[in-house]
Amino acid sequence: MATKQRGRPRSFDRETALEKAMRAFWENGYEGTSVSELTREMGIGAPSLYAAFGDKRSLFEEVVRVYGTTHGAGPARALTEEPTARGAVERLLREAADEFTDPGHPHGCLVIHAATNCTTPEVEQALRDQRGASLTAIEDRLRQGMATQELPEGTDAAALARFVGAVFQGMSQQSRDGASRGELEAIADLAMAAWPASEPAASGHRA
Amino acid sequence: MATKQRGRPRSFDRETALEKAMRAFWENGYEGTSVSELTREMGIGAPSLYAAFGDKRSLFEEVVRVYGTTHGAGPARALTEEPTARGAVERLLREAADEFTDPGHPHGCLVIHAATNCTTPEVEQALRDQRGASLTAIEDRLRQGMATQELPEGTDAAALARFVGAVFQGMSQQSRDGASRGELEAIADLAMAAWPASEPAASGHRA
DNA sequence: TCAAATCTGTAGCGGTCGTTATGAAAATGA
DNA sequence: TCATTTTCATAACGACCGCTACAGATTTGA
Repeated sequence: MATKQRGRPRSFDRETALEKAMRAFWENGYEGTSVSELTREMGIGAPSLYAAFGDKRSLFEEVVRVYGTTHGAGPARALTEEPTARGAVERLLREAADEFTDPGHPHGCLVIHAATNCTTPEVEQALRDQRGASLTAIEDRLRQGMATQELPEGTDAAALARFVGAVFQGMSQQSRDGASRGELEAIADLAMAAWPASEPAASGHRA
Repeated sequence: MATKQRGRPRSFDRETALEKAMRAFWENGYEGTSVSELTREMGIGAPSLYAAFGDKRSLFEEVVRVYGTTHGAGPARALTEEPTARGAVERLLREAADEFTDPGHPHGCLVIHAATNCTTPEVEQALRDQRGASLTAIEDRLRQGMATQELPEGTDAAALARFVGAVFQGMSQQSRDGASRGELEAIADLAMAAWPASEPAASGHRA
């Protein structure tokens, strides 16, 4: 195996083309990006696109998958790598401020924006599911923080996770509306002010 | 004047049709709603639509205008009617939790969602401008609160306004993703926890 | 040297988009 | 009664949508 394949070789680099497709979808969304725009950006003809990636929807799904392991991988890393739940969330939000305003690529989060107002319900639902999974990941990390007594017993992990998710999504939207990195960082800082107070002590004075 | 007009009378109620158009745009966005969907929902033929509303874009602009004075009027009311800045923002967010999940109409905020991934830049920009104006309105109300000493001198009104806006937008997104009214209220409550502490006293003890 | 296999460019498929021409229908004014 | 005015329903316009048939180009294996 791994011998040279038989026919005429592909004249473009598949990964590079996929990256170009990601930029296009990221910038203009799934339905806002036509196949002719894709072929123009990717520098290939339509038949080559269909041969290499299936159809438009398969290409988008592959783009989303790659996004999740590259530009979109920050949150998962923050949640697993940081020693405390608070540190994880703070890093998640501050890295988002950075990532969302990176001039090297479209602003905001592809998973949040690329399938809104989408006439193809399956595509819209796929990204919705992914957003739901992210919320669950945050919530799980918070529960972990409760288990280690980092967070107060009474903490509503689901609600706090939703709050973090809402701030994250709001930051993404604002980055698309032109907010700067510093402005997003200020949002992140304010959000952290809502973090549950670690009870003054474990005892029960102060009635 | 006000005499009967000359030709064949219109066979539909303009306001009712406009309301139907609003629902459609609200649900599926500007480009996600085709003219044929509009005519179906509004119960009129295409020529009637064009005679009564101009073209699709004019219809959308009129929809946005009406939305701003009806379903979208809550925030402005909260900001002007409440006696304190804190009360205004709290009401703004809690009313949003209610409004965004009202089963009587599409979820979330039309101004936030209806023109994302829009191939017509002017339409996208128009709603972007409207969001910017909302941010400014919040910021103005916060500055007013600073002028009356309700808010600490050092408060960053612009940053706090952006934070409130981000939470608002995040709540809108989450309502579209299926979050319940109670879940959104929890987000609002957590956001209010980030409110600047009113300094313990105006004096300078506790160095 | 040639058949088989695979990719590429052109050109076009049926379908939907936003929009409008056309003529019948329904009102008023004379 | 009949011309005038406005709206309505049908049907179609050109442009673009996602997608593909086709034929030529370019490779490998025999």
